[in-house]
Amino acid sequence: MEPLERVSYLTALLGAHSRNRFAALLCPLGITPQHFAALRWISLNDGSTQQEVADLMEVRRNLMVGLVDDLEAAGLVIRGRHPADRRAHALHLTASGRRVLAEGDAAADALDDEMLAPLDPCQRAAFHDALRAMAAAAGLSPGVFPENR
Amino acid sequence: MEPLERVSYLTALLGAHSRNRFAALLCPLGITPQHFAALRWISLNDGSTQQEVADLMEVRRNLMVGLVDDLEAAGLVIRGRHPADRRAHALHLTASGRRVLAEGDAAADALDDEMLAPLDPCQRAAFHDALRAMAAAAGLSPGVFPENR
DNA sequence: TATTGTTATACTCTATAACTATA
DNA sequence: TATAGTTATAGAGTATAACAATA
Repeated sequence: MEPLERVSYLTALLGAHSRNRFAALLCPLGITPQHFAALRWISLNDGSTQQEVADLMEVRRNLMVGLVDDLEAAGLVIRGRHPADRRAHALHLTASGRRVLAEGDAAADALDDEMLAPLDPCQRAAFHDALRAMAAAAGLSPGVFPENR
Repeated sequence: MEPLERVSYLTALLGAHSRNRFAALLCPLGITPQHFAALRWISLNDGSTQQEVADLMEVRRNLMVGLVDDLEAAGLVIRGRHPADRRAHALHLTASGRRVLAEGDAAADALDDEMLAPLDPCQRAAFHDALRAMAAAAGLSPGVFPENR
């Protein structure tokens, strides 16, 4: 096997490319992949606390503070009162937050098209199936866009 | 498209997994993927200067200093006299360096097998072909194992 | 006593800029 | 003057530990 042609190497190379391209596509929206992940989790679970979103994203809760600071300053998220726990914030998306989340989703779809462009429809389906099988076998629970781990 | 099932997302996830697994497999050898890449380039071009290897790895030459310091301290590389330029070091692998490089290659092969385990031979070939096509279309010249970029 | 959010601090990795000795 | 190697410094990014308010 040519060392620079290995599946593991090419996967790492293409994965880094995907991460970098996604970050570049989000840049005009004023957010990073981490912000995008936070928006997604808050959208899927409105009213979550910072601790809960941090658990879902698998980051420390102190990192969540700055992340929510950014999103709140950008008007994408609001820290509301938690109905049952006065220590916690209940996080909600604003209308802008929902719009930016949708635009981020569109950017991700565009990136999929861009990356799959050299493959024909049959190859695309096979590649996608293989990815799912390999990710499942590796025990990768899709929690957050991998900045690094 | 389910957001967490996207090709771009799964590729990034699996790519990060590959990078982390490779780093873990190299750990017993006492080197990182960066050290491994340096060993490889020196092996492919014996007598190279630090600047030349830095260019191949697409890192700054000052970062190369610490990398070669590590490899030299581990007895894997020696800084020899450059035949034509007294400013430069001519880098050579030691016998240990060649052995560690071979062991790193074996680790990478093992990682390939591990990652491809859930696929049948036909799927493996198709996945490999797709990876090459996508990497080529993305303009990814395989230079170094992507720590980050 | 445990937990949420926060802040302060430290650590890792890398980028920028200088310095030296040669070319 | 330009370049190879080196060193020093600073900047991200994240981890660790402590703190106040509340449970």
